[in-house]
This record gives sequence, C-alpha cells and structure tokens, in this order.
Amino acid sequence: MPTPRLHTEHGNERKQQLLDAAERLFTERGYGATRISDICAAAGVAKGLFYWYFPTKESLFAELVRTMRQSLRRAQAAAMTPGADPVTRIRQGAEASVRFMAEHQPYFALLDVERTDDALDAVLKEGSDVYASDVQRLVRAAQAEGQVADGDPAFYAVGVMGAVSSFSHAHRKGRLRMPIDELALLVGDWVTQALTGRASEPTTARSAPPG
Amino acid sequence: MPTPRLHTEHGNERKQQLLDAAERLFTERGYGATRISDICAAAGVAKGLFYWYFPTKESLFAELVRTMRQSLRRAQAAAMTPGADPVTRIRQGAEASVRFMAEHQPYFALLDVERTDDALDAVLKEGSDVYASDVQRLVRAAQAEGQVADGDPAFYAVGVMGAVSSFSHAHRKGRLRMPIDELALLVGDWVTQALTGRASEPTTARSAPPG
Amino acid sequence: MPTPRLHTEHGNERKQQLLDAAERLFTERGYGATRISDICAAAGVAKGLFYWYFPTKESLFAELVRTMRQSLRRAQAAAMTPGADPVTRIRQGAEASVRFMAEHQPYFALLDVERTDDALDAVLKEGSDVYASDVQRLVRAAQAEGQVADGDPAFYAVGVMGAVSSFSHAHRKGRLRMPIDELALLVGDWVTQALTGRASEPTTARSAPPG
Amino acid sequence: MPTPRLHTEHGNERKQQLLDAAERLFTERGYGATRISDICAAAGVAKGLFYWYFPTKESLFAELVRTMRQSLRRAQAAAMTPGADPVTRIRQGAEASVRFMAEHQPYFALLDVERTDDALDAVLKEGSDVYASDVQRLVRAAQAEGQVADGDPAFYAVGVMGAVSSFSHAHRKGRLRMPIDELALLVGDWVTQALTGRASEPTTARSAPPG
DNA sequence: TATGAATGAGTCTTCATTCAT
DNA sequence: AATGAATGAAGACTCATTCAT
Repeated sequence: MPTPRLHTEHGNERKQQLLDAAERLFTERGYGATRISDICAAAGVAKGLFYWYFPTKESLFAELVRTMRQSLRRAQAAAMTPGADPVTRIRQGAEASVRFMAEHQPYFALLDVERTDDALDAVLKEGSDVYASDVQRLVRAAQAEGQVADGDPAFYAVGVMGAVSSFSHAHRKGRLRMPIDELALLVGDWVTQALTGRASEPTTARSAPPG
Repeated sequence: MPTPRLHTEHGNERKQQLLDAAERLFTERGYGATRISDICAAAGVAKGLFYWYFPTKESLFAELVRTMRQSLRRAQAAAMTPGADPVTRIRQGAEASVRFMAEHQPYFALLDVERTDDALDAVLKEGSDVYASDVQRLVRAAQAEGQVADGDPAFYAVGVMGAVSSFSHAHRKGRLRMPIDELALLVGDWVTQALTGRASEPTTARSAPPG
Repeated sequence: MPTPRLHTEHGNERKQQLLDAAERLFTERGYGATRISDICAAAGVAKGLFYWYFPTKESLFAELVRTMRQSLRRAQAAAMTPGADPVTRIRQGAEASVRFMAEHQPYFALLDVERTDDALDAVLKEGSDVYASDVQRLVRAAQAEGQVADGDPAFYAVGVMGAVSSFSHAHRKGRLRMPIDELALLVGDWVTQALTGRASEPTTARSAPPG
Repeated sequence: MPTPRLHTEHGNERKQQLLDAAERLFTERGYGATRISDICAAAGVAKGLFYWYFPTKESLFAELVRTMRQSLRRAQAAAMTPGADPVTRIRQGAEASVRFMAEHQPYFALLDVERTDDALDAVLKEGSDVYASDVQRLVRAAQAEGQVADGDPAFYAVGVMGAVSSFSHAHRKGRLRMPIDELALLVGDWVTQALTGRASEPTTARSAPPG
C-alpha cells in the first residue's frame, strides 16, 4: 500500500533525483555497498521517501538498468547504417557500444553486481537478450551471404557482446590506456576479424591510416 | 588471534572440508549470499570452528581463489606445446581454459563476486595479471613473426581472456548449448581468427570435420 | 552512520528512556554485564533503535557519566559558601559529594567499570581532573593561610576525593550502616581533621551534638 | 571430572607458571581483557592444560588475590610493633600497605575488576574483611585510651583502608609523583591526623625532618 | 508527499569451556 | 599431564523495510 507512485511534475523530479544519486553511488561503491540511506542522503530527502517512489532497492536498480539500456540501444541503432551489410552493421554496433560504455561508466557498476543474485541477474539478462537477438539476426544474414562461417549464431553473438564488454571493462579499470576512439576502432577490427577472418574497413576514419 | 596453524593431518582435512563446503555454496548461491554458518553447517562443524582455520570469510575466499587459479594455470601450461608457434600456444591455452572453467564452475562464482571490496578485488586481480602477462609475451612473439598485427599487446591479451571468460560464462548460464569440446574448439577458432585474421588448425581433432 | 541528530521532542524523550534504562541496569548488574538488548527491552523499544540514538554502547555510557558528573559538580558548587575559608569550602564540597553519591548510586556503578578500555578510561578520568584542580586550588589557598601543612596539593586532593569515594562506596555496599546525613558530617570531620589536624565546625547542624 | 589437580613438583611449577603469566597480563590489560588463551600462550602451554590446574578463569583470579593478600597481611603484621600504641600500629600498617602496593602493583589490577560482578566482588571482599576487623580492633583500643573520638570503629576502618588504597591507586596511575617512601610517610600522617586530630611521629625516619 | 522514528531478522565474531587422544 | 581441536551460547551492530503523523 505504501507506493501509489503518483506522477506530478514534482514527483518525477524527485524520483529522478533518487535515480541520479543512486547511479552515482552505485558507480562509486557498487550496488551492495550502497545503502538506501546513502542514496536518500545524497538526494537530500528523508529515508522514508524512498519507498514512495520505489518498492525496493532492487526495483530502483532495475529501473536504472533499463534506462541505461535504452540509451545504449539507441546509440547502437543510430550507429548502424540502414542499408549496410550485416558484418559492417555488427561492427558499427560494437563500436558504438564501446563508446557508449566509456561515456556512461555507471552502466558498468551496474553490471558488476554479484551475478549470483538471481533477481538482479534476471534484470541484467533481460536486456542483453534483446541485443543478443539483434546480433544473431545480423549474423544469420551474414552467414547467408557467406561472410561468416556456419555455426550457432548464438555463439557469435556471445563473442561480439563479450568482446565489447571485456574491452570496455578493461578500459574502465585502467588496464587499457588508449583514447576511446582508438579503442573503438580496434574492437571493431577484432570483432570483424573474429567473425569473418578478414580485416574490414573501419566505420569511421582512423586517425592514422593503417597503410 | 585464534592461532590457526595446522598441526595434524586431521586438521588439514577439516580445513579442506570447510573449503569444499564453501566452494559448493559460493557456486550455488554466491559469495555474498553464503553465510559462515551455512558453510559450517554444510561441513558439519560448529560455527566457532571456522575461526580456528580462517580469520575471516574473506580469507577463505582468497584461499579458494588462489587454489583454483593455480589449477587453471597448470591446465593452461599443460596444454601449451613447448616448441609450438605463439598463436598456437595462445589458442591451446584458451582452449584449456574453457575446458577447465567448464569443469570447475565454482571458479566463476568466485569471479562473480561484486568487486566492491578492495581486498577481494586485489585477490581477484592478482591472478589475472599473471595470465595476462603470459599472453602478452606470446603476442609479442607472434607480432615479431608477423602473425599478429602491430598494436598494444595488452589489447590482445584482454581480447583473449575476455573471450575465454565470456564464452565460458555464457555456457555456464545455459546460453550456449553445445558440448564443451566443441565450444573449446570454436573459442580457439574465434581467438585465432581475431588475432591473425586467418583460420587455424584446431589443437585437437574436431569431432565433426568442418568440411 | 545512522544519523542520530534528535529533531523532535519525542526523540529526546526516547533517548532519555534509553539513558534511564541503561542507568538502572548498569547500577544493578554493571556495565559489562548489561547487554544492549537488555537496555532496549527495559526501555521497551526494538534493539535496532538503540543505534538511532547512540553509535555504540560506550557512547551511551560516556553520556551518562558526563551528565552525572555535571550534576555532582553543581551539587558541590551549590554547597560551597562563596566567601568561606578554603578548608570549610573543601569540607562543604566533600559533604555535598557524599550526599549526592548516596542519592545517585548509579554513579558508582559507572565508576566501577573495569578501567581496561582506554576510551572509557578517558571519559572517566576527564571529570575527576576537574574536581581535583578545584580542590587543589582551595588547598593552596589554605596553605597560604597556614591552615594546611605545606606539601603537594595534589596529595591532599587525592586524599579528599579518595575519602569521599571510599566512604560512599562502603556505605553503598552496606558496610557502613548509618543515616546519610550523619555519614556526611563524619566525612566532613575526617577530611578536615586530616587536612588541618584540628576538628572543625560542621557545615550543618549535627543531629546529636558531639558533646 | 577434568581437574584431579595432582601435586607433583612439576605440577606445582606448571601451576605457578600460569599464575605468574596471569598476574602479569591482568596487570597489563586487566582481568576482563585477558583471555585464557593469552595466559596459556604467555605460560607456554596449550590452552587445554589450563583446566587441569584451574576449574575456571575466576578461580585462578581468586587464588591470585588470596596469595597477594596473604603477602600483604604479612607485610602489615611485620610492620606493626607488637607493644606500640594502637594508633601507631595503625599508622605502621598503613605505611606498610602503601609500600607493599607500590611494589606489587599487580594487586591493583586485581582490584580494578568490575566491582559489579558478584562472584569477583565476593572474592575481593572476603579479604578486606579480615584487615578491616584488624583495624577496627585497634581503633577500639585507641578509643579506649581516648586517642580516637568515639564513633563507629567501622567508619574509621573504612577511612584508613580507603586512604591507603586511594593514595596507592593515584600513585600507580601517575597522579602522584613522589618517591614511595615519602608517600608512605605522608599517608601515615594523613591517617593519623584524621584519626586523632594530632600529628604523630612517623614510623620511619623522614628524609627531611619536618622542622 | 514527506519525515523522522521504529522494527527485527540476520551476520560476523569472540571466548570460556570441553573433549578425544 | 598435555595437546590441539571442537563447541555453542552470546553479543554488538547493520540495514532494508514499515509506520505514525
């Protein structure tokens, strides 16, 4: 009963304040180490108010994840040239993902939650499935054109998504010191080559031509 | 300071019982969700005994991770043919890693711990660095022979390790339904192709020739 | 950090309930033997609420000690006639202390805490120093007037305070069966005589004249 | 059943080792803060052996207290000149007590245990009663001779014992910086004067004659 | 809407004591 | 006598969640 969740202008602002505060704290200290009271303090509201906007801590997390994922998908979609061939589009999506993740590091903090918490894991999985099926569709198209070897498209999807996420993660943790644009191109290369066995033209101009 | 110091054989057995129980529970429910009392109950000992063998929950975790990592490294080392060319060796290591991870799923549970705690994070990082430098060395050798394009070896190392871990993770989570041997080969292909742009001969005989 | 900060009047009442309950229990069973849960039960609140008002058990103790000490000092100050000669004032202070302690037996329970913990010890010492310097000042004045023999004023201060506390303690423990008013006068005599070698006029009328 | 407490030579040595270790640790950290395992470690024996010699931690404490008290009584007895007048003998006993306590500081650590623990308090009280009755007897004799004013002898006994213990305690805690011999004389003065209202000849030669 | 207060199950950890050998 | 291992009852403290106002 405690959460009628009204939607006046002001109400939405308040909710957003909580989301923002949570995003920042999750990024800084992780989900588990962030207390609801911390979030409220950071948002400048009383602890009790939290439950007016969110039924549980987990639900705020889920909302945060969903929001970011939508942005990510938009970024991916915007990067993929409509008519282009499938592999190029996969590459474009991967590059855009890397860039997005570098700019929205919070996204990672979210992904870093303990993956063994079933409920949280479900929230996380929920979205990657969407992207996964995108990639799978493109892989299938590429296979039809002979660009990618036969094999379970799911396998290739995992490879692409895993690469994006591994490289981004390493970059975030400081294990990969290079400009994000360079990283994006290299990841594009890596993915393309892994998929097709051939180097491909990068999506955007390389600062220094490979020549 | 409970003065652990194992004295008898029996003491070591007990310690192992606790480690085993913990490994199982960490795998099933995750590190955070596993209580010390659960571990003791599973091992069939009183709660207080835990502290005879380990000063903290964290220390048991660290010991578990180190042990598994040693096994993983042994598996990798055993798989890499001494005289073989660098890329082949990388591939061999990757395949062995995939196999190892499939057999020792608990390893993942450990890696899935939320990286919030600095101490745990250090334990976790500690080992991946070892493997990373291995791979980097091999990449450098491969670059010297012209098999791998120039570029930061760290980048390639991240790519290899990320692939191993992404594919293994997906397999564990049931998103990749195929025999582990097939998966290992495919990962080998993926990595090789990503590194060199060329398909390579698999390490072990393929069950069904790609024909 | 549970963010105590009392806001409402009601909050202060609750805090006082906890202080009262703790005072009683500390008196009855001692600091070490009193559990936080006991205090909460006695105050009729849930265990968790304790930490809303006090960060630790120790901090409640410190607050209790400081409060009582302020009362004691007030009692002492009120008893000392402003213009009177130093020895008389010391005597007056001692008598007032004895009376205060008899009425506020809890004060003893607090002082009986084992002086092991540095933090607690500091809290305890903190206040006796104030009174000690009071007495020392008066002793110095008395020495200037030739009423008290020369010698380290600190010595006399210890003597006075020790007497007050020893007699009070014995009274509390039932080893001294007499009305508190009589005890106060006797302690006044004892202290005066020890300081000056002469009997003095008591501060207040003696019930039965010594005649 | 676990404590037949045999008494071979060796057995007694072992027991003494434990007592010595405990005495030292109680002095350093207090009773409550000393663990049985600490005592055993300090004595160089296994924890289990403790219970061969003592049924409980408390019983060791009691034994320690009793032993020290016997020494104290011996020191007091030795200091009191057999034929001397009562007040002199009280003074002699007080001086000897102060000296003893300075040399055997552990005694204090024992007295510092939380006085609200009934069992420990009983152990402590047990002995002071003996001394108290000694002093009371002497006070009565002094009253008979007109040296001490009429009044409850118990009151005076408390005064004497309290003085000894307060001054000794202050000295131990560093609040009274003076040679122990000087302190003993001053305490003798203090007590004598408090009892009789007259200064008395000190028991031992004063370094600097009072002039 | 908003707040401060209240709840209580859950967690790690300590330590005197006991036991098997 | 002696040891190392084992026990388990406590106890302090955390924190998501609920409630009265």
